[in-house]
Amino acid sequence: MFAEERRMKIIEIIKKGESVKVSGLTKRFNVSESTIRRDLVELEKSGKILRTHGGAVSKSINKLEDTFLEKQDKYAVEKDRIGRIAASQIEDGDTIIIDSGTTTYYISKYLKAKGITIITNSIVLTYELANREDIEVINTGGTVRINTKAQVGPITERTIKQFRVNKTFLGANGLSIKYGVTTPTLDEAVIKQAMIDATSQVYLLVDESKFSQVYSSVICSLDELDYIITNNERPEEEVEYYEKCGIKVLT
Amino acid sequence: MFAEERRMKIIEIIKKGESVKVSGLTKRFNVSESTIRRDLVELEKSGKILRTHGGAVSKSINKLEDTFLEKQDKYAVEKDRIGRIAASQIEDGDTIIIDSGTTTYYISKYLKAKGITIITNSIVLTYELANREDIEVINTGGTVRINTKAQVGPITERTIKQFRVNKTFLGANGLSIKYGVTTPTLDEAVIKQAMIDATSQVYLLVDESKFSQVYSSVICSLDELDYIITNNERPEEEVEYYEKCGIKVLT
DNA sequence: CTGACTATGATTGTTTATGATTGTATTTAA
DNA sequence: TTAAATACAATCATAAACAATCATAGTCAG
Repeated sequence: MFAEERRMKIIEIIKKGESVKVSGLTKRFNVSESTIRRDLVELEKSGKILRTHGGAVSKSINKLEDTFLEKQDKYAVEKDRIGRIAASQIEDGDTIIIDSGTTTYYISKYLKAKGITIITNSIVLTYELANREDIEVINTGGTVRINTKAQVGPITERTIKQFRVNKTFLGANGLSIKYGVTTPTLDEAVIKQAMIDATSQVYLLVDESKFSQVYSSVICSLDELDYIITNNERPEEEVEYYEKCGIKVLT
Repeated sequence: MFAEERRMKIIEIIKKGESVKVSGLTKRFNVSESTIRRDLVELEKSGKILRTHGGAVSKSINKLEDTFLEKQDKYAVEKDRIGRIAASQIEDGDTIIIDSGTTTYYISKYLKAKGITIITNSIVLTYELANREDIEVINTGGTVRINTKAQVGPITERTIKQFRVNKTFLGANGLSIKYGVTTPTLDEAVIKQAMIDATSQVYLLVDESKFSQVYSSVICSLDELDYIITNNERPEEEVEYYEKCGIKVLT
């Protein structure tokens, strides 16, 4: 591929409103960082892009970020932080499952690890990650639920059962000492169970509002959890109990 | 071979969206590098190509694999109209497959039929339809391709094979009398074939720019098509031929 | 035939694209 | 706030591609 071609393609990517990383581009085009930097310098000189530390973005319109989620969610800040912590647990080369839901969604903002494969049943997350050249995204498929944009049903379940992964990042509506992890709908509970079965380590992402809550469908008992990631306003007595059960609680 | 002839052929190659290398052309035409360079200098002078270090590319952006949004821009009006016609073919209670791609995407704007089920491998379409309470959306799942936001691979294929539907609305990059329906990537061709196998009626959605185009991977031959939906600027001679083959052409 | 003209090939010094390296700046995590 | 990690600019070396030039071999008009 010629330099001109490469630069055209870089522009294409950026014109879509996506940002690009130097590291991602080196992999994608299989050239050195120097070369990519020179490309970006050139493209910036001719006014086509705006360089940033680590890559480049479109000069015009800022992205369609700030989705509906972040504005109306009461615990957006907490979830953001939880997402960041969760992302920091992901290592290069991991194959992971990320559950649907608003909390888990925030992981995508902080994904840094290289060469990872993500399996998810979230349409929103898939849509978001579909632009990341450095991540392989596998969508489970399934029937789309209107409220949560999660995919559920037999297709989803069967796809998940095909995989064995390192880590699963799970969302839930309720976490209680007595009843474990729960959610309001059976469909989603079944899928979450399949996700747990497919993994070696289970991370549960819950903000403070989920503690001591119980919903009708049980996802799993506490002993299936390896980690709980939550925010600082966590209820200490409960947390102590969970840690006594052998669950590591990260904040 | 005369110089003029050689230059014509060089233009042809480049216009197809391919890049050419000086070294490649010397071999192909069995002439010296000097000669090829002189050709390229001439062609660039008359504005037909863009020289690069090592060869030349088309002046306009590489057409082989445009990105999603870019495709959306070109022929947007035509595609919108095509999408509306396609939507009008959908009846209450239908279960249909909608392929990924920019043209098929427009169907979503005009979906009126009640009680329909839509199976699709398009992340964008799924995302779009996820809010529609009156439509059941089943996403096929699969590995997400960055450029087209289509899902492909074995998961996608297997899911599609599970269904029998009334109608399939297919997109493609090339439609030609000689070679049938084609697209640039094998992965997507395989999925499209599965979609054809799962349906009783195949609708091909193509704007005028797709006529007489051929790409590397064959999706199907003409006799598998039941309908072609296109815009008004359709090439009449070709259309006549298709109708003679028993394909209904809607505009 | 001769001489001008053209397309081509061969030669050579120059330019370009690229990768590697190194010290500096910036960002991130503790 | 500080230390570590990451990204950066600047620079150099090299191989490939290039422009410029000259030489050769056809071609055609006179």
